[in-house]
Amino acid sequence: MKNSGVAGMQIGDLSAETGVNIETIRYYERIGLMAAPARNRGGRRVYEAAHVAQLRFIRNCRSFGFKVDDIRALLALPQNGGGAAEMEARELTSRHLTEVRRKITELKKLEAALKGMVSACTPGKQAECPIVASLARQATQP
Amino acid sequence: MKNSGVAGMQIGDLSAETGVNIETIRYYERIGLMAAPARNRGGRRVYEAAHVAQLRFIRNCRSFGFKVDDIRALLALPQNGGGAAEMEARELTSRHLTEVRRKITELKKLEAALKGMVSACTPGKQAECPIVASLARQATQP
DNA sequence: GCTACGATCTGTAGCGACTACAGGAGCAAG
DNA sequence: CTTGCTCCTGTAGTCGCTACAGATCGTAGC
Repeated sequence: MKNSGVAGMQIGDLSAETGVNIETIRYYERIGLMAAPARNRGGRRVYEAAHVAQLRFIRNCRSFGFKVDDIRALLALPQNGGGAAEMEARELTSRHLTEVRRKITELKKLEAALKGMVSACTPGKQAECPIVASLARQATQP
Repeated sequence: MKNSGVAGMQIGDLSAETGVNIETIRYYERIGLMAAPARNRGGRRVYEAAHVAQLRFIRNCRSFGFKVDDIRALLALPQNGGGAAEMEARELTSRHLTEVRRKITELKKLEAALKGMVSACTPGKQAECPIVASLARQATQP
């Protein structure tokens, strides 16, 4: 790692710096999520500090569960866009929050159902396995 | 629907009976999850009551979030396998339950983080959008 | 019989967000 | 000059479907 964190880094350095897989970095470039960097004479990608910041932003967004299209929208917001840009970021985030809450609710229902199945199952005690029995029922309970 | 729910139904009837998409039924057959049915002279699939039960089982498993490979394992258990089969079903289910709980924990952390972002954001009040700022940080908090 | 229409058939491609190669080229050290 | 690493492009695989295209089956009306 010759130039770590300052300028002129190659893809491996960027990967080490941000913790994002090399293949993933190239993928982000291909789908137009990340800005394409300059190339050296040999055709290798040369990244600057701005790329590090952008990729970190993307990685953080992904770790917060934002979809790639959301991130595209966030990156398209003007940096000092003022109120309008903030409103849009807030909108996007709170929509995402709603979705996360919906998933939590769903998973909690699932958890309760699975917990019930497991605790009903005391191997060797029943005639029929209660887990298989409940999975074989006509319809999932509403 | 000529033969509904009894015997000799075609794929459309099976789909209506179970609520599973026709294309999905064929997909399940292709990947070897569902038993392949007999065909009539014209090459059309002809399903019996056992297929309805099996597909309902599969659909219920999916609605409980089991993966296709898990379902394969559950279907491979002998119907009256006694204690050993029950143990395996229980094992599988409780492993799945653990995974569901892990996801809930993760999503709750996400929810808290997003909630914090949204409530910190009062458009027009700050110099910098706190959502974008928190997404631009060096690393996701541990 | 002929025609029209619906249901079904096969095979293939797309989704989202990567990941994993294969096969070739750049580049610095010994 | 060779070794050995990093990097390049392009393509295919993952999971669980879903969505076609284009052909065929089967039935009902005439």
